[in-house]
Amino acid sequence: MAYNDKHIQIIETAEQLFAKKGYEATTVRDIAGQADVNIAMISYYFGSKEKLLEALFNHRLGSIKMGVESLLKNDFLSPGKKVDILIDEHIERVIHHKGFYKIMLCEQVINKNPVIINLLIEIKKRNAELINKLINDGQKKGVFKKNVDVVLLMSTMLGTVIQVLINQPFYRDFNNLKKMPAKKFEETMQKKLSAHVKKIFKAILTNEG
Amino acid sequence: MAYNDKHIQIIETAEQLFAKKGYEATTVRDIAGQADVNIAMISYYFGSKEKLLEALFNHRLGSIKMGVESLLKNDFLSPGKKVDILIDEHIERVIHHKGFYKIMLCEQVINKNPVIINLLIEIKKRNAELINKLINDGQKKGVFKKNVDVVLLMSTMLGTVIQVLINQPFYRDFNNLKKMPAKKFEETMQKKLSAHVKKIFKAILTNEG
DNA sequence: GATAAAATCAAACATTTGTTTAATTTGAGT
DNA sequence: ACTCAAATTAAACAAATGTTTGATTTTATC
Repeated sequence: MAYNDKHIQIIETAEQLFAKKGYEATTVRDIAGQADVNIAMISYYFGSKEKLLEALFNHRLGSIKMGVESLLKNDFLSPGKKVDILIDEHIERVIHHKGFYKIMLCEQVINKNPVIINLLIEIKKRNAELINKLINDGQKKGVFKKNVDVVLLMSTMLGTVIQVLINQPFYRDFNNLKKMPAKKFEETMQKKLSAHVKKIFKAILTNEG
Repeated sequence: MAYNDKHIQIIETAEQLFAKKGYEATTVRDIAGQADVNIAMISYYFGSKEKLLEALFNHRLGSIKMGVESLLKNDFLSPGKKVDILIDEHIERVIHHKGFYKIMLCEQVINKNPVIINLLIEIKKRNAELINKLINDGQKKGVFKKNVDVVLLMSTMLGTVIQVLINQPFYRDFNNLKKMPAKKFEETMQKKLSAHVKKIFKAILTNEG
């Protein structure tokens, strides 16, 4: 199904509200009000509130999927360099789509809607297979260690990044960075997070610190 | 406030349902039905559905809090050993209270209820400070590196463990472990997860792999 | 500019929600 | 056995929910 401007407007308004209040606590009246459309338009366009959620997942996952694919096909980058880029691109994506990643996390926890579950499983499988290939490539070239658990490694990347996102205010508070301007703080945190995850991957994948 | 057996019965039934369906999607009728009490008992005992959620957090966080404290006071363990135990105890806790950790994750994402937010901030701060002391101790003894970002490190532990929990079925599928009995699989996974997180901590905290 | 399909709207729909009420039962303490 | 407070109940409550209706407006095609 192809979405027009109004579809997107509703979808992205819903995204904001789902991220802020949770899917169940968000009413179609909230969405209609903030998206400035009549309440009936949501059923008219999407069929139901739940189908709107599915539409959101289709909308966002479609654009996210492509990211990994193209990077790994590149033949001019070393496996180590590819891993670094993979990490940075993931962090960028999560920061750029904070709201969606929050919704995705909660949906994975609740694990109810079969359409969404299948979408997520498919993406995870594809990503895990691609990263597996990348690691195998590095192993053949002798730069990566043997016996790497891909799913554990992915869990660390995904888990660390989303956890830092959730703990962002706490991070700022605990490290006495409250005076720092928001912009500056976010840049700093992103750099630290990037370096942190890369260091972990290096430790798991290679033989040097 | 002290809870009697009936309180606990309701709280832990609510926990199961909140974890399975999410807080908002769980009705007080669900809870009353499954806990085998009249629906009015929930308001009568707790005041409201939301206060019941807060009671759940008080109930669980109270017992969890103590874990870290006592370990770090122990004077007969090296900093390195303490970190290992810290990790294993955390993994044990998350596995033993899967449901509650899922609820906690979602509540952190939604970030709405001020009572719960404050409870969680307080716990995080206390934990971060304790772990900070442990790391400082290790640094003074020369076994840990300088410039360790405690919050990042905690985010990796918390994030990795909860992510593995969420991805458990996928982990099993991707690694072709579907024939393995559930019990055996969970043991295996717990051991791998433990080794994985310990390896990461070692890489961040010390100079050897 | 007539026509038909798509979009928009206010209103109504039946359910379900959390909470309260008011009556009844239970269970010690005397 | 009596008393009184706590516990328990079925029923009712108003408010809010997602969805649908049927009429009206807009838009595009001829």
